[in-house]
Amino acid sequence: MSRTPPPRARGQIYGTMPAQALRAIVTSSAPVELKAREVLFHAGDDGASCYYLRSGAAKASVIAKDGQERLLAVLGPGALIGELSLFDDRPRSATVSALRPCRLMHLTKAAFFKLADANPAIYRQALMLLTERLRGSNDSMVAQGTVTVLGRVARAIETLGEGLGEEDAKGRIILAQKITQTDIAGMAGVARENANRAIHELMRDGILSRAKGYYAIEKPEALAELSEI
Amino acid sequence: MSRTPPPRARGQIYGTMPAQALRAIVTSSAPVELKAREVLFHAGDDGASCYYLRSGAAKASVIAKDGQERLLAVLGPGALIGELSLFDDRPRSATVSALRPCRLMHLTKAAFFKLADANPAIYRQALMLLTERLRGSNDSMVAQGTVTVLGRVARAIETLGEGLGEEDAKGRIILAQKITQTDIAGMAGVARENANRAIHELMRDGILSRAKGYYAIEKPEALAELSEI
DNA sequence: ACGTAATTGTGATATAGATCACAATTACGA
DNA sequence: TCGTAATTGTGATCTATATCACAATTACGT
Repeated sequence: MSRTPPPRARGQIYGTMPAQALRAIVTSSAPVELKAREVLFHAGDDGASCYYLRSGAAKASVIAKDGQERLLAVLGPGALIGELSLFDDRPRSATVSALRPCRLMHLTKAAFFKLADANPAIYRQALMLLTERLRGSNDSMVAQGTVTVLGRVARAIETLGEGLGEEDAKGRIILAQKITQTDIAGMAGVARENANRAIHELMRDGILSRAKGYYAIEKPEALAELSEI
Repeated sequence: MSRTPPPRARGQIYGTMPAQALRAIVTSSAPVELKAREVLFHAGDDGASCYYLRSGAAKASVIAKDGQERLLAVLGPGALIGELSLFDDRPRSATVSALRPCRLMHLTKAAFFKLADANPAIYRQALMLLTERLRGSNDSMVAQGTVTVLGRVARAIETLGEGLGEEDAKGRIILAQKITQTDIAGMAGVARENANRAIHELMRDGILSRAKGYYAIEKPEALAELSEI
């Protein structure tokens, strides 16, 4: 009984997790549905549990004092959400809301640790997940201080591709959600107007394209080049 | 047989680790010494092992393409170093070098996982450690795009206090290493000249002081206030 | 299919912070 | 303790990017 896996979920727990452990996780968790724009949780909420995103798309963001929204990530199928509070009991550090209708599984802290104690592979997997995030986070921090607006926008789009891109026949990566320039600006940490100009530059150079509101990365390597630190 | 613990090691693995697990870790690891300015490892090196800093001080930094050095952290006694490569087998993402002579313990990947499989508390502790770093990292990222130079310098100094500060009788936090303005600028991601001006402002306001080359945080809460996001 | 709201596009200006160019200290090795 | 190197301090530019102020387009609910 083979089910189709979620499309291209990179950087996420799904995939390398041993099938048996994954099955155990799924059976210990409860389904949750979210309509578009609905909020899963707010920054500051407490909740010692996490979610596994089965389908749809969501974003994790924080609102700074001055009202500016910074996107920390755009999450596609296969993403694990809210796992930090699972490990340290602190409140949610970001707000997560659905970009599209989402189907999730909800896993409590108790259930997670019960499973993990029985199957240390889960611990190792979780460590790898956090490690990967931390590496990305460090890169972003260096990029922020080093790289120009164009580079940061390139990096943001690259990250979007990792979260919810679908690779087609010849190397293009299509962003399978309608992403707004405001969101891209929020990820890159730049003003929306400047994100707009950077996006135009990328399109002019044939690196990026947009059809019917969906962006596509035409030359992933060229994009990666631009965002190098 | 009570030994004096390292002074004030916050955000680090030491402290909450069960004594018995800690003892096991120490006996499985090999001592390493480092002279001031000596490099423990370079970004890009591979090495599936980590270090526990027993005494001294070190910094983790990456050099961007344009030659700018960004400091990711200044590490004091009790810090765990290089643990990311332990969990994902990828090369070192930063260069770590000694600010002062250091005494470290070296723990191989094999030894770590052997211990952790036998004692899941170690896994939990490691997850908490990474979680804490990730939270800090996310905060910094938001701060970077939101907060002014003064705030970012304040945040850098606050972080330094966490890594190698010693709290005295009435609330002051003394930075127990000679830290250069260039380092502070590297942490805050600002030009050294501007870090200088920000530091002056902090000193003028009585929030920070400097005696004999050592900075002291006079009003930790005022500093925290400034760096709020 | 129409009308309002949301998003996108683009010039003109303002400004925070980088960069430059040194002088003044301070640290420290011989 | 002397002398060179490293750090610190400070003004004067310069510039990348934010901000402002809209028009043009596109999306989408009813």
